[in-house]
Amino acid sequence: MAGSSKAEERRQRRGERRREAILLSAAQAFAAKGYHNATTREIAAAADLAEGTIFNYFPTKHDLLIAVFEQGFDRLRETALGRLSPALPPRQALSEALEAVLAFYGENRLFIRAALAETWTDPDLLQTHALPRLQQLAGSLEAYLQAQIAAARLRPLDTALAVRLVLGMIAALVLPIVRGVQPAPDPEERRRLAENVIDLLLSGIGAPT
Amino acid sequence: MAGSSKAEERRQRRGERRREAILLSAAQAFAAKGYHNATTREIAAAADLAEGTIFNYFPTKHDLLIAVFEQGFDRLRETALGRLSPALPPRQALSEALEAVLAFYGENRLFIRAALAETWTDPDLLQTHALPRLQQLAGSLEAYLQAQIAAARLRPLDTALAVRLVLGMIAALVLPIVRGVQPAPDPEERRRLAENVIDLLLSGIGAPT
Amino acid sequence: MAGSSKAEERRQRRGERRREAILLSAAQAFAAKGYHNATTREIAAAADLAEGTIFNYFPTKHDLLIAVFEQGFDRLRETALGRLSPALPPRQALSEALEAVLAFYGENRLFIRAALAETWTDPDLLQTHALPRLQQLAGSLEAYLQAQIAAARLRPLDTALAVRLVLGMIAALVLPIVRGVQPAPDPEERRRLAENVIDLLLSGIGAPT
Amino acid sequence: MAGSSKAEERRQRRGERRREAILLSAAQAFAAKGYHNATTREIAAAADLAEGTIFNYFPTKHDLLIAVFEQGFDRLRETALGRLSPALPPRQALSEALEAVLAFYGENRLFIRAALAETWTDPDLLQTHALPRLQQLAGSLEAYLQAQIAAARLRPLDTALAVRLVLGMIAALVLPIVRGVQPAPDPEERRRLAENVIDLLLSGIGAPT
DNA sequence: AATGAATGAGTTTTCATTCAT
DNA sequence: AATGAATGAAAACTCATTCAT
Repeated sequence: MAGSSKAEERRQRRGERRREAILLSAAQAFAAKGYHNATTREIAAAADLAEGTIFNYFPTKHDLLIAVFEQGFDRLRETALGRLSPALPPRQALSEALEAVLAFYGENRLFIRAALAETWTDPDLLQTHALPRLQQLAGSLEAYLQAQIAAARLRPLDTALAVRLVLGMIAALVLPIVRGVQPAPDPEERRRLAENVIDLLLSGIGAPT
Repeated sequence: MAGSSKAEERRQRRGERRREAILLSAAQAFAAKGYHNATTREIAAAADLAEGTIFNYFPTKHDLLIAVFEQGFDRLRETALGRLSPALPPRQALSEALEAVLAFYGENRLFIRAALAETWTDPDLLQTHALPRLQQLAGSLEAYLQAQIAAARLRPLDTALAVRLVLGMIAALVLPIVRGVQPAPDPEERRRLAENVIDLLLSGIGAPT
Repeated sequence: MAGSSKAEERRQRRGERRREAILLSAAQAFAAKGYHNATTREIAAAADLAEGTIFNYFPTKHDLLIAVFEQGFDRLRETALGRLSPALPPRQALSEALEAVLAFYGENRLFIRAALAETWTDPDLLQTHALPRLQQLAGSLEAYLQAQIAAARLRPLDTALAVRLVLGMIAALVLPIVRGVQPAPDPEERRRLAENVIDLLLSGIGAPT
Repeated sequence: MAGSSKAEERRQRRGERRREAILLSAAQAFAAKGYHNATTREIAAAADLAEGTIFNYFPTKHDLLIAVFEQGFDRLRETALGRLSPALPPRQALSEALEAVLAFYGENRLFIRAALAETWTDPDLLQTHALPRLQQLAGSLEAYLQAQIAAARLRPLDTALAVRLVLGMIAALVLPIVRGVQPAPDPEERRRLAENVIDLLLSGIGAPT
């Protein structure tokens, strides 16, 4: 064991690197042309590998999709929830978290777009991979809202519904960027956007009575 | 020519009916398995027609997709905008419109889902068919908001941003239903849901100062 | 019988006219795009008829081809052989016949081209329709040559071979025109061409000893 | 890279052999049934390969046709022009060249026939592949004639026209063989045929004055 | 006799996956 | 472990022909 450990390690690291390279090529290809129109040949070529090699790392093209999806979503979650510190006033915490999410999407457009597209049509991806992760995210956000309500920093409300609406608002901001319909905002604009959105969310659009 | 009008008419009506049948079968197939996984053979079989017959009505499979999309979206627009009467107080008007939209989605799940799915990957569908329609919808909604602000029934705000957020909120309510993750709400529930959402939208989630 | 004869005749004449119209459209379509790429739909449209009507006149598309072929070839034979009067000196008779053939091909390019193209691939067309007609033509030409040899107006030679070479020479003149590679010559040019060719044929290209 | 040269080479050779096998199967199929009636499935089966494999070597069926054509024509040109040595007296040189061409056609019937057939209907094949090659051939032949005229071994004449007639005569000899209407002549017959034809060409069919 | 919608067999081409080297 | 040629199932689309009207 110890004898071959160094070569073993090196080989393993190389394997990791290849896996990452394949994943990246796949995400780019999926994002650029959709899962169905992206061919394994292209992905292999982009990763500078032979076509067959891919299947040493991922048993099927669909597994490749799932791996792309998981990587993308997990990165998102870390980004978003990491910023939602309960100590800060909600306006500030939410605003910062939203800003981070906007930045994240700008950078990971490709992953996200590829993952979302397939979630629409692939029931397995939806049920097994997307929904559980989405519910976990929603759960964390709801817990945050409840804590803030308990601390009287938000008014009492249907937190489950509020979480959904917040997620919808985020989607409305982010999808045009992901889809390439709008350019990603620069940092300055991002901050302004986040603050305005959180203001509307906290105060509503109605006239003060 | 005018002489054969009765037989002509009958034939034309039969053509219309067939077209509708094909459109419905296609929407079902697209919704169930996605555009790419739905085969023209299945669609034809579901419409109880020979494979080639479809192509007498729609020159390509893609044209079928576009037709499904247009039908779905155009129905939606009529439903949504028809209810947004500027005379009513915003709370009531918005609430009713939202309710109508919710009802609509419950009924037209298939078309909507099929249409949305492909919009993710098909650039032509997005640019040529989806975006113009979406912008028109957004424009109508923004005009409504501006009118209400002018009438001091809503507070002054960035209407473009507000429209986007509202659309996002609607999406968040509606997508789980369209995607089959949540059951369509019954009328009672629909009304409650719409009122709560509009309340959050108008008053915000923040604590009253 | 006599009672319906007038209407009968009229109907028959209309039938003839239709048949001709279909034949013409077919020849044009075959010539323009080849037999396989020409569709019955196009042919029908060009003849201003419904698709099905064609099949009341010609049982299959292939029969249409054969009819086009026969018409074209038979016209050619009349043209060519009509001019080959044995009384004239060969130089003049051959020259006039060749001139007539050139004129004929210029005018009937479409028919000819369509017919020739299919003869290459369709064994039935070749065996049943093309070869017999070609042999008949060759036979007439050979008889002419033999008569002229007997009259000592041509030198004794292998008439079968000579016929073949003459036909080949004609083909070499005519095919580029038929195929659209060269423009059809005007009458003046036609006469000059015919005379030159016949001169070469009669005197050979070799230097006089 | 250079290290794997042996396996690499072997693979490459196998690739070459397969390409040839496919080309041969295709020529046979095209010759037997015409381009349109020959299916890629048949061609693959005849080459003992799976249907898809063909497309690893030729991107489309049409490319296969072009390859068949080029191979056929290029072989022909080498054969024909190689024999036309200007030093020999024309009677002998032309006779030998014609004999070689006749032999060639007997052996390469399939390729030639397949190539010619499509030239009738495929404008691209005609313009891009057939005409340039044909003109090159005609050019070489015309240069030969002019040289012989300058040397007073042929009488002064319209060389362009003569070339066309010669090519037509060759075609008349060769096509029946290619098309399978006549059997290929044996060597003895071939020589006799060539000599007779060249005799007629040089001396003409007219009676000596 | 004319119509034209319906038919469905048949075609080329793609591409995930396998496997001998 | 990497390669890439071979595989063959499947898919969209065409079009001669039929037949109810």
